[in-house]
Amino acid sequence: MGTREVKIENVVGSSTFPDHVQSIYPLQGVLELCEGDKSSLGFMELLGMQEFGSSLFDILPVPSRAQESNPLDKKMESSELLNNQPATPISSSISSASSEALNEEQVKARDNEEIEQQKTKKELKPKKTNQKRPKEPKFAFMTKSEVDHLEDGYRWRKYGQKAVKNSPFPRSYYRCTASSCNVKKRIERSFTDPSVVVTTYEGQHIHPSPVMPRPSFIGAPPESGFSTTPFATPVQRSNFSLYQQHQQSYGNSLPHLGFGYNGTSSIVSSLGERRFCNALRSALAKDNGLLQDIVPSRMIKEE
DNA sequence: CGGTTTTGACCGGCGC
DNA sequence: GCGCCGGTCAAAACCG
Repeated sequence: MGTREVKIENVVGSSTFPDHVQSIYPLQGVLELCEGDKSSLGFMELLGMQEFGSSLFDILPVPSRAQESNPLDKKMESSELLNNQPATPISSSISSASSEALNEEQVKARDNEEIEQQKTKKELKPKKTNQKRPKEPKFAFMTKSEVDHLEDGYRWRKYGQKAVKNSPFPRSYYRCTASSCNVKKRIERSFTDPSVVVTTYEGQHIHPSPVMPRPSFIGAPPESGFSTTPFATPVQRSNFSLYQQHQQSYGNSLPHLGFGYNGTSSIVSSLGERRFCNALRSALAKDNGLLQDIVPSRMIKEE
């Protein structure tokens, strides 16, 4: 397949990458973020990287490349990321351990309860008020990581897990634990490479990150600009710091949202950068979504 | 004991 | 209308 691996040692700050984050992969899908802008985007790809030792996210555009001819690509274009890889024998986290310790009577009792529940559920469950709410902007990236749920500075509660069609890996659904904050994220393993985790964010945090920056950040220079935004997360902080470092070394050719690539300029073409930036701007113009939590606002403004 | 995870059921959208 | 599928709900289990 056409994914391109970026060696971790090419990333600034890579020395703090933990073992379970091994490398970075381009994102294969286009998200609803790009809705309305797809034509100009083509099948833009994002390159994501994370440094979990210090809660770092970077997002890089890469020049469009030929898509793998996948029968499900259409669906991906129309909505979002999709797992469609043939099953691989990697065990999912689906478990049934809860019933292991039950004796027969307990099982019976539980079963009876369940039957009762089933009988009454249909009657009692109130109909959902289903007014169509506007879709939140979505944003996703891929990370090569051994762990599924990656630290991003916010606290999340898992509210669901579903098997993904044609994929051996389940998709997990998380909601931000902050009250009245309805940001959600989905996490699933890539069907194309089980070592790759696809994370999709939806919505906008309305609160500061509850997780304080880790010690590795605290030394960040004050002029890095993080503290100027009350909603800055550790993610933004580290992003911004690295970004500034690289602005200095690469000049102010902004549009790329990532930085820290030494000798990987081929990955970030001007075209890719511009496309990516345009998409970001248009997405943000429509809705100040989660992107702002990930992408420093200054980067969006700049031309 | 409170917060989180697990997991089967439910619901709505969509294609046929 | 029906079935499939993705997303969500919510009770129970789990855990620190």
